Amino acid sequence: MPAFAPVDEQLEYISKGTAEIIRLPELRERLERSRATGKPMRVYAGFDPTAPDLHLGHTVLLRKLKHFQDLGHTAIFLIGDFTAMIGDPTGRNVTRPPLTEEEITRNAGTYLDQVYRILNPEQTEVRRNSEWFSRFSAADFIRLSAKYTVSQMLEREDFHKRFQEEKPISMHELLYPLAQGYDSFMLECDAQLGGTDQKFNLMVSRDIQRAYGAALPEIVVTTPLLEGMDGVQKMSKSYGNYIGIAEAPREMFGRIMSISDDLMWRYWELLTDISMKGIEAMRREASEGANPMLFKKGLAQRIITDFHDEAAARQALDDWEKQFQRHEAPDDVELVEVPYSEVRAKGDSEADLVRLDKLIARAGLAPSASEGARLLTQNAVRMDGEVKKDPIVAWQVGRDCVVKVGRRMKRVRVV
RNA sequence: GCACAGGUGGGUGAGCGGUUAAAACCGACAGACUGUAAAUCUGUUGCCCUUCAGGGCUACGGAGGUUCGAAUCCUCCCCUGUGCACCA
Repeated sequence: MPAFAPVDEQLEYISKGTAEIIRLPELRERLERSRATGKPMRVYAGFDPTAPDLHLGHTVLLRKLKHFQDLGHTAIFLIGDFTAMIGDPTGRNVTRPPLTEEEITRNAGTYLDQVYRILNPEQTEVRRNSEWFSRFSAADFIRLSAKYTVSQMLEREDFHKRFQEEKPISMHELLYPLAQGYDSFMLECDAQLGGTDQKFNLMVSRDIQRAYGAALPEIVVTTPLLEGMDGVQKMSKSYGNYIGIAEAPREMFGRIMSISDDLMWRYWELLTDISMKGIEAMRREASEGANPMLFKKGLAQRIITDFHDEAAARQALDDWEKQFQRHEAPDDVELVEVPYSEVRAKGDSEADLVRLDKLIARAGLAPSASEGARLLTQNAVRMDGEVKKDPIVAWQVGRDCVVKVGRRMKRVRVV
């Protein structure tokens, strides 16, 4: 284990891309202590085993965890398998069906596969909170609840708001932060990471640790919530504005290119290791006339390199330029076969006639045939580059051609 | 348990017996313009059948009912909130 870097250096590295560090002086102390004793800090972040598809938004936090690892500290990846059974902490949804043991194990597995694209497995301690909670008795839970008061709970903005608006707040939601705090206590961690939306819960953790007699409460590090592709709401699967880390390079490239210029700087900050200075420099260049698209291409390549490799990033760039800047069809458009019987147009012509609206629905280029018909009237459909308006088109069975609907395209063969 | 207020399309939210596939706004999608950016303008925005035309079927928490006709009225049920009661 190499010696720890000077504390100031560590602090700078940790600070980039965080929203808030509660208590910075305490963090400094701990870093100093770990440097003196040679003992790494224990840094923890908790995860719900219910979201197996990670997206870039999740990686902001994971990257921060990785930064601690880079500095030689221990990252604790806590799977909230027990708390997942309690249910949804946001209260938006009705209680989800409890996950079975196998489901949790499977989810955790796919989770880790993805997480290890960022974290160093060697320096990661994977834990589950069922370790302690499965042995927690009802009495223990009541004792835990006794550590906190209702008015303390209502300080949380979300609860406060819902309380005022006469919206439901379930009891189990109040237990959630407590359980999370107990996790911190059991893990004996020095710091906990979470998104800014978790700040309240993280602060509760400090209180719980104290209440259970921990010598020092953990340091809280919050990371900003990354905006999704819309640039407004946080990236989330339910808003459909996410870029998944398991997506194919080309897909990823396209999505990154479609974010707004403003948002791009945010992505540079939270998703790359380029220093703020470097980002400012690019920004200045752009404001002085450089085409921001060039920087966006650079961003896309960097991110793709992180999750795939450099060659893939290079290829994605080439493909993108070919397809969108030179308007050429890429050579490996996805091929879909569509049975003739499902798209045949009724007619007495001797040629094979196909209903285009149905065809694009069947090929997955539109959600329904009705929608397909609408797209047709909007000049959104092209066959081999040629705009089609008429839903009936001659199409010999066995032949394939590139069908483009808006931005999406597929090679379709009628069989 | 009782009373009151609510439950409408992806979201917010109108409608309160027919002209309502359901206003408006947002979002989403498409077209123009571009750098697959933003902004702007235009159009579309339940499903299915039908080569424009036209037709059919679902939809306003759930189930029944009243009506020629219900998202709109009645009954019961479910869910949410508030107040009261009960319990402590």
